[in-house]
Amino acid sequence: MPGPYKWRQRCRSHFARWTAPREAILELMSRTSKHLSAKEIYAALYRMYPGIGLTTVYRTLDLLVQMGLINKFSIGDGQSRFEFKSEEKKGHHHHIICSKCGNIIDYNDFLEEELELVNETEKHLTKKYNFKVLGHNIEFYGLCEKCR
Amino acid sequence: MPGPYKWRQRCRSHFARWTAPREAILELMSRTSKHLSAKEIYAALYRMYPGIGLTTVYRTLDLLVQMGLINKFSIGDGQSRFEFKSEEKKGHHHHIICSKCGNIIDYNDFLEEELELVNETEKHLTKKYNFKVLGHNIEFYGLCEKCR
DNA sequence: ATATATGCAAAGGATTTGCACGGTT
DNA sequence: AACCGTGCAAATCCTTTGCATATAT
Repeated sequence: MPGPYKWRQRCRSHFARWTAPREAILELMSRTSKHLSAKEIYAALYRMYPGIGLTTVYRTLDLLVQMGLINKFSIGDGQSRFEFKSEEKKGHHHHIICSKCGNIIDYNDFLEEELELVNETEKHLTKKYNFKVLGHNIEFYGLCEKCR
Repeated sequence: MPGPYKWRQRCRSHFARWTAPREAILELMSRTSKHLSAKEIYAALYRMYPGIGLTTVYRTLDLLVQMGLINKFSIGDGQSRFEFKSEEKKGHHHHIICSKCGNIIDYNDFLEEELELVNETEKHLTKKYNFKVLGHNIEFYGLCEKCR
């Protein structure tokens, strides 16, 4: 169990109170590598913790996004998805999304080459449009092994 | 007015009927370079054509997306956005999105370099994950000139 | 004439908000 | 005890669907 206390500590100091729902949500998010929607998180927790409310899931996720502990993103179906940013499992990475089944694969190959391109582009765009670039997002979509 | 009949013809042969709402929606979309939401399109048309319904806007946009005449995408606020794919104004391009005001800039610089990277990555991902890549999406986000 | 397209109203989902209650500190 | 966090219900927002009517062909 490599260093889970880092983010636990960050949470304890960031939140005014440490509660059971927050513990449960963080525990789930930090253990899974899936890209879950709020409803999926709610459903997963409901088994272990029937008292939990969907509202709390949304509110906690919001806080975690603000803290930078999780990413919020969309794959085009009408709901937001969330992924934990653990240092070990995935640092900077991108997604390959199956247009048919919605499955998402994380990849972090080609990061050096990509970084070069991204930096060049960023520099250029900054100069041309006077835009302060803060981040980027690259995704591939198509058909996964099962769906092709 | 360079070649607007190309897509007009495509529409006339693709649609069973050519109607006033469709004319209006296509006219608007083909003339603007903005990235409009369904509601924005509806609002813009409502002035000239008060009888129009939001439902028709949604349905027509759906058809145009299927035909490949417009792109549907999201910038993270809760609504879909649409842009016309005109050959002249923009071919393949990407977006720079202001996180504060939501403004979107199209750019198509660095496409050659990008294409190289994309092709390499695609090849690699196909081999590694047996994923059939059909497309990609690259976006930068940050603060625009006004908001920075 | 006929079948498609429209607009309205209602339904459906995802997400947010108001509020009284419960639990951490 | 104080007050933050919770869960419920209701409200909001975007989008889709059902259906009777209008209209392009």
